[in-house]
Amino acid sequence: MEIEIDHILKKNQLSVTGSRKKILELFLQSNGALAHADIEKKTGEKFDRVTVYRTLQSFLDKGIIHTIPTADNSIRYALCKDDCSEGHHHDNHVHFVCSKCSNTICLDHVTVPTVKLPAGFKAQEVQMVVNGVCKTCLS
Amino acid sequence: MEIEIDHILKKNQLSVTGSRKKILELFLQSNGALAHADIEKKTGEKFDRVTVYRTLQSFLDKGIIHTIPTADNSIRYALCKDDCSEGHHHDNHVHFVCSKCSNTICLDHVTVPTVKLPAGFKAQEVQMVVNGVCKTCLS
DNA sequence: TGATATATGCAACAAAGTTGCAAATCATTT
DNA sequence: AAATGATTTGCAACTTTGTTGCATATATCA
Repeated sequence: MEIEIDHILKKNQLSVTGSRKKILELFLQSNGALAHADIEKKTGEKFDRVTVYRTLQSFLDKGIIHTIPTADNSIRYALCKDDCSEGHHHDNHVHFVCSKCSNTICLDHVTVPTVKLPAGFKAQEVQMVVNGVCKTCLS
Repeated sequence: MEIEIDHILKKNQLSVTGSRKKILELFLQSNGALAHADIEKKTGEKFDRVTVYRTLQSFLDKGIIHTIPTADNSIRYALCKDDCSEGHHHDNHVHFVCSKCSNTICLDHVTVPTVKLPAGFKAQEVQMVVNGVCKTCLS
């Protein structure tokens, strides 16, 4: 784990620091998406708010994480898969938000279907978010 | 127009006031979605910030408008179609965000395709947002 | 027109995000 | 292992965004 974290950071030309290691660890541990507030809570206020913002921003820039659109004004971040490279993401999978536990889960094996747009529109990226009850909350 | 606005408000048991009329007019005029900031700008700071928030909230409650998920931490609102009733929305159409003019457009005639979820997941609502270049910016 | 209910604006506050800068930490070379 | 230079961090101050309580103003309806 420790080794994997260091490897990911170095691979992306980021220096290995305490906050980056800790925040990346959180993403690797959680199978879902994290909002800024989640990270602050889970790190136990160990790091400055500003540092968390900047760390997330640099992870975004490097393509380590991606954002998930939500209707409730809270950006959520999730780990990108290995085939994500800087500036060019392949996270065309469906995201699931549970209305019970409010966890956001990447459904890596459910790809976003293509839609036919009206004439004159050119698609670049498609995001799909499903709201409902997740596996753990349904049982 | 004036008559239509009054009608919509009365139909939804909302008293007809200056701010509600003006804000509803903005939605009817724009064919896209509006963020809170857009509304403040377009009304020319005529109304208090708080009033705009509350007006949007009551429009949401009554099902006159709906929210559109975004990845950039800004709630966007768009008019619901006539078949929207209180608490029960039928806005299962695709939303388009132009990366040039950054307008958000409701593609009313493009319905969100159904996806097959993994076992154990139960879908309630599906949102689809397409990013790209819109009709006006492409030409 | 007057009574009542509702909506508005103000003030004060809470939360979320940004920027500049000095001190601390990391990577690298010797 | 220590020194150097580049990067990162934490602090402070600030801006933006959203919320709440309450007195005043406005709309609705008899």
